Amino acid sequence: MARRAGTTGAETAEKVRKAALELFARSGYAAVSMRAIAAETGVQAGAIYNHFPTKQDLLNELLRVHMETLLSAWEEVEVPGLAPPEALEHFVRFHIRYHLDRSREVFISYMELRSLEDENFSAIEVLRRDYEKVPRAILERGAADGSFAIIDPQITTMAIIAMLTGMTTWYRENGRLSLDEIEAVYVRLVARLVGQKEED
Amino acid sequence: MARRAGTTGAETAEKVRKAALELFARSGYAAVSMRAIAAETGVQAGAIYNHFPTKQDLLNELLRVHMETLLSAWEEVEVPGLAPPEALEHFVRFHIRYHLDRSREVFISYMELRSLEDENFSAIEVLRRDYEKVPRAILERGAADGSFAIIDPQITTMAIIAMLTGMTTWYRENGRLSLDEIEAVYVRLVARLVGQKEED
Amino acid sequence: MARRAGTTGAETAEKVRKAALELFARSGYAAVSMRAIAAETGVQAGAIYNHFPTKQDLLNELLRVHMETLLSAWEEVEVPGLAPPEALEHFVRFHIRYHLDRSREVFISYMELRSLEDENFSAIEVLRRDYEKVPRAILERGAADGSFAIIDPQITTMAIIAMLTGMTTWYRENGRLSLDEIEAVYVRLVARLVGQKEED
Amino acid sequence: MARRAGTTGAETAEKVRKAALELFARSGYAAVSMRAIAAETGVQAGAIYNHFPTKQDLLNELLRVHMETLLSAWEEVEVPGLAPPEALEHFVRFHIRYHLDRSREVFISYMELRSLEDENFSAIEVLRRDYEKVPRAILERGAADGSFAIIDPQITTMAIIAMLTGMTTWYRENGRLSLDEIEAVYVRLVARLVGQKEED
DNA sequence: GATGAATGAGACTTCATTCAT
DNA sequence: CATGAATGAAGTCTCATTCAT
Repeated sequence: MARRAGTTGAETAEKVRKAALELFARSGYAAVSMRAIAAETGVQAGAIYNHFPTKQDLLNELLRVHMETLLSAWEEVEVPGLAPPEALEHFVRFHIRYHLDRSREVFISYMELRSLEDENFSAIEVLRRDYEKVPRAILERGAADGSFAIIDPQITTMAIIAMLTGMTTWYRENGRLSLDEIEAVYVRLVARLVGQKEED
Repeated sequence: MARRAGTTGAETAEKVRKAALELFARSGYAAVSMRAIAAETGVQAGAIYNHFPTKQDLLNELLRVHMETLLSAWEEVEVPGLAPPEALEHFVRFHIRYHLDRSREVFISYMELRSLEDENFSAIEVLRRDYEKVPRAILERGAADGSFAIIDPQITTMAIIAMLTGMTTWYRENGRLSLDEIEAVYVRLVARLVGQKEED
Repeated sequence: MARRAGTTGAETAEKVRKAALELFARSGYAAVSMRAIAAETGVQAGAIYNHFPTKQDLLNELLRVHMETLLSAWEEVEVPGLAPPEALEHFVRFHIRYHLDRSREVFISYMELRSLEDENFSAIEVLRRDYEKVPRAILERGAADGSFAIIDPQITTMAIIAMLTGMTTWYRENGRLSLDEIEAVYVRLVARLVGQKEED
Repeated sequence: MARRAGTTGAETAEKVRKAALELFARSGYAAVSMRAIAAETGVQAGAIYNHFPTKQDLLNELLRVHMETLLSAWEEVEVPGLAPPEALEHFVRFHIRYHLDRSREVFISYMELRSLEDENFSAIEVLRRDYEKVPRAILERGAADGSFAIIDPQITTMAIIAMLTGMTTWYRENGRLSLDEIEAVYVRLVARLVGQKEED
C-alpha cells in the first residue's frame, strides 16, 4: 500500500529515530529487531529502509548526532572568559542538566559503542574525546592559576565524568532531592575533587 | 560421538563460563550466540546444554557468582575495628584491585543487568545493594564520629562507586601510571569526596 | 529477496495449507518439519511465518476449517422434514462422499487431535461433538416414531461413525467396488444397526 | 556410574517398554524423545541403548509383540467347532475384552503403523491381515451355512472391526454402562450387521 | 548395565534486508 | 513512501545416538 494521507517521510524518519532510541536504551542494540522498531513506529519493517540504509546506520546516526549536539550545546552555553572555579561549576551544571534531559542518548552512547562497526566507532570516539577535553582544559587552567589543587588531571577528569554520568543510573524524577539540590551537591563534590577550598 | 578420553564435564563447564564471560564482555549478551560460545570452548553448541539449561542461565550464573564472590571476598579482607578513614582506604584499595582483576565480570555486571529476566534481575539487584551498603556504612560511621564531612551520604556513595568502577573502562596494564600509583590517586580522591583533611 | 513477480500472498498461504495437509496426513504432525512444508510449497521455511504464526496454528487452522466446513456442508444439504430412515440414509451418503473427498482432512482430524494444544483441542472437540449430534438426533427421532429399533443410542451413534469413518483407511479409488456400490452397502449396514426392516 | 544394586537388565527393558508404550500412546512416536522415555523409566537416555538398538526398534517390538500376543491369545481361547453365530459372539467378546485391557497397544497399533520403516511395516501388516481373517472366516462360514445374511463380506468385516475398535476411543471405566452391558450391546449390533435374526 | 558428556543434524523461529506492487 | 511477501542466514534449543568411564 502507499503512504497514508497526512504523513510525510521526514515524520516517519523522526518517529523511527525516537523508537530506536527508546528501544536501544531499554534492551540494547543487538536485542532490538528492525521489526520491533517498525512496530513502535507504526510502520512495517521495510519502510525503515526508505530512511536508513541499515540498522547499523540507524545506531550510528543516533550516536553521532547525540555527540555533535552535546558538543555544540556546550559551545553555545560556554562562557569563554570564566575563571576555572566558575567554569567548572558551569560545566557541571550543564553536564547534569543536559544528560538528564537525554538520559537515553547518554545511556546508549556509553553502552552501545561496542555495537558500532570499526569505522563508525572511531568517529564517535573522536567526538567523545573532544568532549572530555572540556573539563580537562578547565582543570588544567585551574591547576595553572592555582585555583585548583589537582592530584592527577587525567584521572580526575575521568573521575568527574564517571561520577556525573553515573547519576543517570539512579536518578528518578520524584526522588528525595530536587534536581537543583542534586546539582548543588555535585558542584560541591567536584569542587572537592579538584581541591578547591570549600566556600561555605 | 561421546566424550573424548581424558576430558571431564567440570572442565567443559568451566571453559564455557570463561568463553561466555569473554564474549559477553566483548560483544554483549544479545550479540553472542551459543554457537560462538561453543566454538570458543571447543565443543558443539548442543554440548553447552549439558551444563547450562539456557543461555539466560549461563548469564545469570556468571553474574550471581560474581556478586557472591565479590561480597565474600570483601568479608574475608574486611577489618572490623578500623576507624572510618582507614576503613574507607581499605575499601577503595580492595575495590580497585578486585575490579581490575575481574574487569570483564564487572563490566557485564553493569552492562548486562538489563539482559536478565525479571526474577534473575531482582536477585542480582539485592546483591548489588548489599555491596553498596559497604561504603555507605563506612561513610555514615565517619560522618557520625566527625572524621568525615559528608555532603550527602547517598550521592557520595554512588559517586565513589561510579568513580572507582569507571576506571575499568580506561585502565590499561601498561599505561602511564602503575596500578599502585593509580590506587594512591583514588584513595586521595575519595578522601576529598568525603571531606577528610588532606594528610600530605 | 522479495516476492517474485506474479505471486500473491494468498496463493502462498493456500499452497502452504495444501502441503501441510498432505504431509501431516502422510507422516503425522510431529514428524513433519516446517522446512519440509516449505519445500513442498516452493518457498523458504521463514516465508511460512508470513502466513501462519506457528506450526501449531497451521495445524489448528486446518482442523478448525475442516470441522467448520463439514458442519456447514451438512447444514447446506440437510433436508429438514425428512423421515428418520430417509434422513439417516441421506446422512450416510453425505458422510461417505464428504469424507472420501477430504480423506486427508478426516484422517488428521482423528489422528492429530492429540497434537493440539489444550485450548485448540477444546475448540475442535466442541465442533466434533456438534457433528456427532447429527446422527444421534436422527436416531432418537427414529426411536421415538418407531421407525428404528435402537439398541443403545449412544453406542449405536459411535458405532455408525466409527464404521463409516473407518472406510477412509482402506478405500482405494480403483478397488473391487465403485463408490456408489460401497455407499449402497453402508446404507444397508447402517439400516441394520438401527433395526430398520430390510426393504429388499 | 554403574548399575544400582537390586536392578537387573530385564527389569529395565520392561520398564522402558512400559514407558514407551504409555508415551507413544499419549503423544505419538515422533513427538516422544528417547530422553522422555528414559526419564519415565528412571534412567538416562543412553541406558535404553543397552536394551533396544534404536527408537524404531523399540516401536517395532511393541507393535510386533502386541500383534503376536493378540493372535496367540485368540488361538488360545478359540473354540474350533463352534457354529458361526456363537463363534462370532465369542470373537466379539474376546476382541472387546482384549482391546480394552490393552487400549494403549491397540491405539498405537493403529496410529503408529505409519511411523514404522518399510520392512517393519510390512511384517506388522501381515499380522494385522492375519487377525482380520478371523472374523472374515467366521462371516464366510456363516454365509455358507445360511446363519448369516451378509451384504458384503469384506466391508462387513472392516465395519465390524472399526466399530469394535472405535470403542477404545470413548470407553471410560466408570461410564454409564458396565463393560458387560457394553459387550452385550456390541454382540447384538454385530449380529445385526451380519443379518442374524434377533433372538430376543 | 548405567551414567554423563559429546556429536552432528535438525527442530521451530526470528532476523536484516530486498523488492514487486 | 509504504506494504507485504520473500530470502538466506542465523538464532536457541532438542534430538537420536555414541562411547569413555
